[in-house]
Amino acid sequence: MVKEMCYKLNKSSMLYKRLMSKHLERLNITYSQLMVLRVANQEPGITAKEILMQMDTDKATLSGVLARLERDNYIYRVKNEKDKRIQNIFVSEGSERLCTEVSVIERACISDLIDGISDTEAENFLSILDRFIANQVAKIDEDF
Amino acid sequence: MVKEMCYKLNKSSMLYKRLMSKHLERLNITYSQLMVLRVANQEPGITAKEILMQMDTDKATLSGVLARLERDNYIYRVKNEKDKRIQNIFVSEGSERLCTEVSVIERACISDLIDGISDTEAENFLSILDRFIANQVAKIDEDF
DNA sequence: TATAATTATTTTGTATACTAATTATATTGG
DNA sequence: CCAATATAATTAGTATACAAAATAATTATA
Repeated sequence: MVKEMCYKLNKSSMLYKRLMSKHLERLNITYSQLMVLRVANQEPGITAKEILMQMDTDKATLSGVLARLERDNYIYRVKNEKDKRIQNIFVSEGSERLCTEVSVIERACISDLIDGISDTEAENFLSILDRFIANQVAKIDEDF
Repeated sequence: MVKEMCYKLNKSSMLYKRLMSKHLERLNITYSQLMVLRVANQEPGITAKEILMQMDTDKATLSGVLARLERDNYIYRVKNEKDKRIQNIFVSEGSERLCTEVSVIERACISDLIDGISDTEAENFLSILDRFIANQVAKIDEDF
């Protein structure tokens, strides 16, 4: 039962990424880049460390995503004068508009996914998923 | 609401892969490799194409996974004489045992994840997840 | 204050994912 | 029979994901 849950969670996650990626293709930005851009857009001058804490991803991965976002002019980074290890991240002109545009795409992307699932069911689903995730986090912390 | 579901599905999927990977580390095999090995173990002489149909993954990705499984002697491939485009896949001596061993690890890995979630809840969860996945598949087919 | 420990980030190396192009065979329509 | 097509699989190229090592700068400690 749990095994089945895990497999299907994986499958659903894969399908979501596939769906979003295809929709994002024409904007020339990837799903991961977008997630990071959004966080950066919310908090001008944010650091990589702070993004990491919000996003539960890997620091090496984030480093690459940021490098590509900068390469493609979605963000720029300014060396912090107080602490020279840090770079403050700012989204470029136009990235804000991109974030809005993407929200539209996202809505288009996720509409219909809830078909045949009532509000109550969705709430129950989320409640169980929250507990499941909490158990996963506990397990990872406990095992390693 | 749907957005939240998607985010959390992704998160849970990531956590599962992380958990399994850590447990699998000592066996010197990755999660993806293992999934493929299991399918191959079920059906001696299976082809890459047939694995693809069962697993809903990408042919280029699978090609790499098979190459690494062969490199590490988990499987071997025999050129099909009838159709020389095809290679028949067989698991090596010892791989069967590995599959059993992994089932034990998997059970250890997923135990506790169901804590605080009743059987009924799990069933409802799966039923909703199934519908969600069906909607995702329909959406992908319809949009592209 | 010199050194040790910590912190922020990047780099390196391996393994997915996925698209597009390529290779090698098979099959088929004319 | 053969050119066009289709099929099975690999290769090339880009982007994650993640561990481990390396850098560089800051802070703590003897």
